[in-house]
Amino acid sequence: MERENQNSAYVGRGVMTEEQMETLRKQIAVYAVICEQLALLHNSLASFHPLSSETKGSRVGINPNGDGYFNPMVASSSAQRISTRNRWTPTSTQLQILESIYEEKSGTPNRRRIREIATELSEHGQITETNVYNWFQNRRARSKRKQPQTMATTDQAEDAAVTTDEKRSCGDSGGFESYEHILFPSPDLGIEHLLSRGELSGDFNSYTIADIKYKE
Amino acid sequence: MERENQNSAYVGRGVMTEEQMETLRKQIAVYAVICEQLALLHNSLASFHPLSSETKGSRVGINPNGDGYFNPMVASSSAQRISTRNRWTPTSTQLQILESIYEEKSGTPNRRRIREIATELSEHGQITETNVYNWFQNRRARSKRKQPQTMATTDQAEDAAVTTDEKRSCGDSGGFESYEHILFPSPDLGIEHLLSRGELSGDFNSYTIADIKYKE
DNA sequence: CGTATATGAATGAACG
DNA sequence: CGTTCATTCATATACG
Repeated sequence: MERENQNSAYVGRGVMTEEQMETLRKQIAVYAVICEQLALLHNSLASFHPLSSETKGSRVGINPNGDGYFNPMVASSSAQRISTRNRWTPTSTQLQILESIYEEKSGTPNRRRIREIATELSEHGQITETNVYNWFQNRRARSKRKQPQTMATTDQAEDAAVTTDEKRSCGDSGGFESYEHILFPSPDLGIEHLLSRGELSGDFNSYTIADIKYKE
Repeated sequence: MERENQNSAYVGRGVMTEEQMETLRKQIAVYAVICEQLALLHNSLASFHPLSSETKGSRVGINPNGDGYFNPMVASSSAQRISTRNRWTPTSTQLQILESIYEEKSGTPNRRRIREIATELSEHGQITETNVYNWFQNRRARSKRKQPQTMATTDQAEDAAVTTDEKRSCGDSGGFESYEHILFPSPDLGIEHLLSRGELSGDFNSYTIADIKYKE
């Protein structure tokens, strides 16, 4: 029952390769870190606020009229990893046509138009309507992201709006700045460097969770 | 230090018994729960709504003046985007439930139903009724877009657009019954993208915990 | 070879 | 409800 050298699909009932186990340990360690951070955060918050009941989701109302809710989500990041092994890539001919269509009509092609385009392009290679749709979506979105950056010379009018996303964190609910440096886990970020060290840096060097030692 | 004989990290060079693996998975699950609970706690305590300077929320469009934040891969600096990931992401448990509800009743859930669902799902992670509402809206809209997809001829019709349904179905890998009500992100922990992000020592490059290789 | 960038795709949320 | 936007993930490819 030597372990398989490959981590291909499922080696066998109840065994893990060394690497897999390592991954598991790291994941546990990550959770440990997150928990710790959250605990710290909670403590610091709790010491300032009388614990009031939540009532966050009760009022909201599905009705799409003004409900400015924000939904901080810290939980799992659902992974999506469909095998994109057949990722469509436009042929050069297709790309030319797409570009020219994009040029001539900056508007978004509607559904029929998409269909037409797809039909047309299908003569130059595999393509689906979805591909066309995505292409236009991306094309538009990305040209929009790039434009204001380069030509923003004259109308700098409103770039105060930058970091819409950072400002959010400055919400300052009563003012304690210690909030800032608590690396609160949107688990995407901030944990990464912990892992990338191959060790759980510094403070978190040895976790004993239950009966397994997570050190390295 | 005290490596119990059976749980020690390196019993037989890289293999674990099924029992050991089970233990690990349970531990991870427990941590996941704790994290989520703490996150909820945090959210309720720190429920701040910083939309003081915005009228309508996030639709305003970030103005990418300096940098709008772009490539997640290179985000290595200390600038942590702690704050809320504004966008809700269903946990896999939630997703399963949603899907099953969607299956059984293709009609539009009325408001009462939405509320029930939201309540139910809130036990598996943060969620609002609006999230549920949106989810159903999107689910229906997109499944409808998928259907009239008369692909480019009868060739290779199965393509990207088709997989929308199966790909997320991530069947539970069996395992802990007593934990199945926990939000634990299924076989794959959802942080595997952390592990495969290149910064790691190459051993952890592309596989997930469930030992399923997703790429080919 | 390893990293950086470009880009197809997925999806929550918002708009009309 | 249908459509669109914004953001993010994953991968292919370019680059050094």
